[in-house]
Amino acid sequence: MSIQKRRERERAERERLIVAAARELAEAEGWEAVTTRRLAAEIEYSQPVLYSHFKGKEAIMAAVAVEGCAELAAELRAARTAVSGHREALAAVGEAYTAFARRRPALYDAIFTLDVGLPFATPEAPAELWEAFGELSRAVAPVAAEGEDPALLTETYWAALHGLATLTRSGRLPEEAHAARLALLTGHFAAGAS
Amino acid sequence: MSIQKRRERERAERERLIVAAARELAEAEGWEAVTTRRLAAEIEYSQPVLYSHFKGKEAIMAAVAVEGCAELAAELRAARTAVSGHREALAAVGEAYTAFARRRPALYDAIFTLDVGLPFATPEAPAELWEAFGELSRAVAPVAAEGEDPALLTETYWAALHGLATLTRSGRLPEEAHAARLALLTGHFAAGAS
DNA sequence: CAGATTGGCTAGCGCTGCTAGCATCGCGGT
DNA sequence: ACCGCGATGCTAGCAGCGCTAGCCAATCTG
Repeated sequence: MSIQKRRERERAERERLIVAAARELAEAEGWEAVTTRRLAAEIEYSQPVLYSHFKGKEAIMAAVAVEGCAELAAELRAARTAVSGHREALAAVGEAYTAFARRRPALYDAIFTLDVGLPFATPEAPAELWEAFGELSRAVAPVAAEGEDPALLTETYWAALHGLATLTRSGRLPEEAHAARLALLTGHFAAGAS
Repeated sequence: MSIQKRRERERAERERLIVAAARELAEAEGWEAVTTRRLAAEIEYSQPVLYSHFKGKEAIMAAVAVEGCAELAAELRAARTAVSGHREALAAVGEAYTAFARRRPALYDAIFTLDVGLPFATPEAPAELWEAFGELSRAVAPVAAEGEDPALLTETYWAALHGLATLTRSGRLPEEAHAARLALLTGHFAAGAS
């Protein structure tokens, strides 16, 4: 029996290895450099082994995305709880969000840009994703005006941050004015709050 | 002499054909269906002919993007000039922008999402792009508050629209509440305007 | 100890963007 | 009028992609 247990352990360890290798490669050279061949070489197994763990490349990327999501949630929480005041919290979360997108572009893309078949906005979405959205929500809800749906306002603020992050990173918005744009955004969203 | 002229004409016509075929294919089946082989078959020439007109697939996509940009600019202008009042114009432009993204996803992606080597936010950016941004600007600037940089505010509003458009289209935001989110956004940006 | 089952491998399929090298066609000079 | 030459578009192929069929060995089971 313990032999089977060991096997399972080794198998789980190898799966962890695959995800870690995919993440490292993506963060170092971008997702276009992450091929199943390179990934297989990295973990020192043959290509088909990957397919005994994941349905395909997309599933591997989705696993990396979920991992990154947990980190994003943690960073948002840290930013939010480090300041006091609703406006300050909103600004801090916005700053943390765009900083994450800038510092971990591969993770960010896996979560929010690329199509990896990850369910969103449904109960089947991974808990890490809900947690990250919850952190955004805890920063946005307090600045919601009378009669505004906090969830909708969170979605809107999130979308705005996403737009800033992606357009800036792709070079479509000049990098140097990022802070100023973020300030404008948070200012307009926290217009009537303390 | 007129033979060379005819040749040039035919060549220009063929180039137009390539871009048109790429656009049609992309709009009908998405960019992943646009391969150089299918494109060549569509224009009834061999593959290498494409490379005598464009440096590569990216350049073809960029040409489609510029074309789409002109249409986006026209639609934004139409939306803006069809209503009166600054708030109304801002809302109309926002609606037109997200509608364009939804109705012409392939064009939108070529312009704003995919990396096709198109210069942005520099003098080398194509005139069509500047024109589209100018239309946004004409809608945003009138609602800028005292001391706010209209250009920066335009960029921020644009980024927010881009976020809404991309997240909604990729299924990360539920479609049905799009109008409500757009209303929240424009409301917050036009807070102090007439 | 023989037979069944599992697990990882090699090899290969059909596709991608792109290019080298070869024909053929038509212009310009003698 | 004809011949050489440059331009033009073709066939064929390269290297790499995601993914899978089928084999072979090692392990578990009766």
